[in-house]
Amino acid sequence: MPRKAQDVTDAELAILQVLWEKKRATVRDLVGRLYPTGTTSDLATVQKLLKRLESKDCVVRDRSGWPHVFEPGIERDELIVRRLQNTADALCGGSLSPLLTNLVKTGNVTSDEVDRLRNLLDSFESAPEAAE
Amino acid sequence: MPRKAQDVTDAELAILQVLWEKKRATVRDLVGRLYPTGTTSDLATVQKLLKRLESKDCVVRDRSGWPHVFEPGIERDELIVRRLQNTADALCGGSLSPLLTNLVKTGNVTSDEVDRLRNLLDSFESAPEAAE
DNA sequence: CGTTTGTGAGACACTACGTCTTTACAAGTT
DNA sequence: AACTTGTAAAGACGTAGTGTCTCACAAACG
Repeated sequence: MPRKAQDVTDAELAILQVLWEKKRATVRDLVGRLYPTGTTSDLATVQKLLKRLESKDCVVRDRSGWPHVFEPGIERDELIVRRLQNTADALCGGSLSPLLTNLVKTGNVTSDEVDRLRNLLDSFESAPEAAE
Repeated sequence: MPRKAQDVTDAELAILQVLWEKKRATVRDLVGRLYPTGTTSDLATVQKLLKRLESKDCVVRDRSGWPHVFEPGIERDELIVRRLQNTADALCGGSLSPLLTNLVKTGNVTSDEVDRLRNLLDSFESAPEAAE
C-alpha cells in the first residue's frame, strides 16, 4: 500500500503563501521572494513546483501574456478545510465535530475568539442552511 | 530541504486504531485483525510498524511477559490535537482559532454538536484555567 | 532435544519530493 | 537577420520515507 500523496507539499505551500499574499505573480517574482540568491536552477525549481500545483488545480496559469502570470487556484480557507477533513477521515471516521471539541479543549483560544465563535454558532443555529 | 516525516503514517495508524480499541494486544492479535490471511511476513511487518511506533513513543511495549504486549502510548485526542497544530502551523501561523471558524463555517456539524460545543465554550468562559 | 512461535536486524522495491540540467522558445536590441 | 536575455518545458537525479519481506536468533513447549 503506497503512501498517499500529500495534497500540497511544503515547498508548494511556500509558493501558495506568496500567491495568496500578492494575488498574482510571475516566476521571477516568486523566485525573488523565496530564493533571494535566485540561481538558474532555483528558477526551474519554482517552475516545477508551479507545474505540479497547476496539475492539482491549486494554481491558475495565465498563458496569454509573456511571461506567464500565476494566481492561486485555491484559497487558504479551502486548504484548511481540506486538511481538517483529512484529519477527521483518519482519526474520527470522517466526522468533523470531534475536531471542534478537541480544539476548544486545548485552551489555546483567546476569549475574544470564544466570543466570535459563539456568534458564529448563533448564526448557524438560527439559520443553519444560510450559514454556508 | 527533505520532506518532513509524517508523525504517524497510515499503516502505523491502523495499528494504533486497534490498540485504542482493545487497550492491549500482542503481535498475533494485531495481525489477526489487520491481515486476516496472516502470513509470516505480515507478522514481521506488524513488528516493524510497532518498532517504529515505539521509537516515536506512540506505543508502549511490555517486555516482561512473552510474547510482548503492546499498549497505545498516545491517545487519539492527543494525535488529533497534534495534527490540528500541524495544520495551524502550516496555514495559520500557528494559531488554532482560524481552524475553529473554518470548521464551523463548513456546516458539516450537527445541531447537537453545536449545542455540545456551546456548552464547552460556556465552561471555558466561566473558568478558563479549569478547562484543560 | 526438536518443534513452534515470537523477536530483531537488516535488505528491498517503490514512490515522493525538491533540485538541477538541458534544450527549445519568445521577445527585445542592434 | 543575428544576438542577447529571460522564460518554458521536459526530464534526470539524489535523498529519504514507507511498507514489505528474508533470515538468523531466542524463548517456550512438547
